[in-house]
Amino acid sequence: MKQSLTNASHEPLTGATTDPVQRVASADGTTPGDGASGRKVRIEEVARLADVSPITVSRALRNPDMVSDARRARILDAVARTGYASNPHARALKSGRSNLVALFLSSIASQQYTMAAEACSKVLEAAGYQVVMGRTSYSYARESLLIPAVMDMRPAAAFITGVMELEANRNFLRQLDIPIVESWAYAADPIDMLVGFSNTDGVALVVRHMAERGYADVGFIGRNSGRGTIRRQAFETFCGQAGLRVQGCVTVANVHSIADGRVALNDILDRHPDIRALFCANDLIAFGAMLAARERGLRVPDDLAIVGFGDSDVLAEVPPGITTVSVDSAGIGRAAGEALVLRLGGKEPPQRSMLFPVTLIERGSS
Amino acid sequence: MKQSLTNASHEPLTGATTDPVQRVASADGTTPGDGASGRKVRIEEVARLADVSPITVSRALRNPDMVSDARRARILDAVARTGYASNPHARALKSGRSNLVALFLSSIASQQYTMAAEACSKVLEAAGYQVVMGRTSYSYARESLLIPAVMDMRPAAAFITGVMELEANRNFLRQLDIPIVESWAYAADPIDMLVGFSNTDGVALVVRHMAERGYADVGFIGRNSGRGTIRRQAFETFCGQAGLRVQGCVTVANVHSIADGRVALNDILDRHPDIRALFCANDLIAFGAMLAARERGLRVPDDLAIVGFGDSDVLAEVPPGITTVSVDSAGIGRAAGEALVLRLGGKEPPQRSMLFPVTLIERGSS
DNA sequence: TTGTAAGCGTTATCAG
DNA sequence: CTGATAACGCTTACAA
Repeated sequence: MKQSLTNASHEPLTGATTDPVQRVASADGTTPGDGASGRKVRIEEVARLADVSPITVSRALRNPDMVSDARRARILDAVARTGYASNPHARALKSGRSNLVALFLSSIASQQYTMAAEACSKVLEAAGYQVVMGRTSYSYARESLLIPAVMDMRPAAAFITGVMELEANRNFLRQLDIPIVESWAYAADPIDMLVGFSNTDGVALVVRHMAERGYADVGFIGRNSGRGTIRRQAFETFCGQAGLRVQGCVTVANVHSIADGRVALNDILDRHPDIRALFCANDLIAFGAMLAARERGLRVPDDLAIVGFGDSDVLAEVPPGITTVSVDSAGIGRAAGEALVLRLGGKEPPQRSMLFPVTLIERGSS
Repeated sequence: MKQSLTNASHEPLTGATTDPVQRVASADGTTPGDGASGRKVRIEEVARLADVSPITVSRALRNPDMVSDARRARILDAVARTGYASNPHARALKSGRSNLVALFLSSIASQQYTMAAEACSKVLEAAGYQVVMGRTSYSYARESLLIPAVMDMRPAAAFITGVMELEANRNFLRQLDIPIVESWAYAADPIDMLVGFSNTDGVALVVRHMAERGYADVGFIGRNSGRGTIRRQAFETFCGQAGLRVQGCVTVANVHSIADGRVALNDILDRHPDIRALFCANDLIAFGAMLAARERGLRVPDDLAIVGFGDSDVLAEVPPGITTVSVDSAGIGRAAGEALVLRLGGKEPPQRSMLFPVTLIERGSS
């Protein structure tokens, strides 16, 4: 498709700092109409227009069933004409509950969480909720500060990418008695709901794969907390059962970059040169480990096999590919959003605890 | 560092779905104290405890200067003892302004925006603001729906990753009269503030680089709207000036994956087989193009040079590296956050329009 | 510097 | 099914 060069808004390029930002006169199809005209319409004005009392307008909007068809029609018409939108703060103040949904992310820089968050937001926004973000930064201290701050907003529900680990925070959230989804792990007693997968099952797949491929001397790189701990323990247990020798595990504080993986690989191989297969906290770490291994003159997978976790969609397409445990992040987010919306609508989701399957994707690194 | 295997909370692994989620009894250093005890404290209770009127408590918290030192001390003590936090909705209802800051992202799946958003959030949260997210999904229709919805929350300020392109939405935002930062481009008349960089300058660097390397027949892959248009126009203009022949440009709807880049490369080379150097909308596209070029038997950069835009930190570390225009995304986000916080505090930032430098990073792909 | 009174815009409650 | 009334918790305006 040859690009047409017609260009209405072309400004002269000075060669310096003039970017001709494209402006668009009107939306393609969507015209906000009066809604976009700064002035704030109050419920009373709508009521006058529809010749009813304010409370009836409120009911027509919140509990349509409580209002007769005729009036409801008049009211909705008046709402449309005025572009009325109720003041969420007044609503929250009176009802004690807002249209906000809290989204707790360890970091918005992590692919997996971000995909889940995006999918979850999509569902929530479609149902008329707004998303408030909280970045816990993988820190308990920060988590404990953040939770009250966000919860002061009286969110109607919350989605947590992960499992809340501090007992105090769990109790705090439980007391709020709002729909809450924890995720990304299996927990026997979630605060409220759970949309997760079994890290343990994932690790089992990895160990079985390593055993099938005939790797006997193995190692692990991961965080020393939360899911990192779960995975390491599971790894050691399953390796024991399968007769694989865990030569060594190294702990890294950060698992967010290829560089972290490079450092960790050199660390673990310096200590445990016999390792022939390596299980890494995630694909970024695994990829960094692979690069560093090659730099040490090792062939991957011939001299060292590497397996990741989480199936990063970017790295999936970079040859030779990292063998990894695949988890449907977007699916988790979507399911979480749907469960929350159901509960917020007074309905009950099919189950309060959902486990997504994990699968092993074999690629070139093992 | 050999991982110690001591493990208090180790549960037996069934081999199925039991993840021993690590629980932590108390925060490391931070104990929210009464704050975490469900009950909501009202300003009146604090006032009683400090033996002042509610309004004085309010002032001690909002305008400390208006309250005498002695009383302020008593009040702050009472606040600490009760764990009081003012109800943000009541505050917003009365004052007409919340402690929310709206964050408009085209997509939270884009590395660059996400980094800026994270850096911006960090600054805002440190100053006591909460972030509400809006995902515009690169769609005008969605943008027009989203903006009123988010603005109904009476955010105190807004950060837009990009420049608002629809005139109607610009006007709407302008009328709100709150601090707003647009970003990621140069605009002569920002709605309020701008923290950007010159896309045009970035493209100039690319063209100069291509000319220096002796590539005469070039092509472009990008989106056909917004910054995509800016870059294509700049590319064509500068190529004209430098004597490079633009053999062809192709437009892609999505620029979010390596796969999109693969498709685009095959498309453009099928149409314009003479192209020797290619400028791509971003590094993901560039990387996909590189992979596809190799699959066609072309050597990169010998047969085809490839340049990206935006400096993805993941791909930066994947050999041979993509030559790219580097932009300090986190810096932009941080600067945006700081400008907003200053304005929200009644101060004026050094400048309302800031331009970050762009630099070319030469790597193996060209 | 401090307090009093009133009201932000909505919805819960209760009466009709 | 509909409406009057009060109240959600705080802060602006004004008075002391």
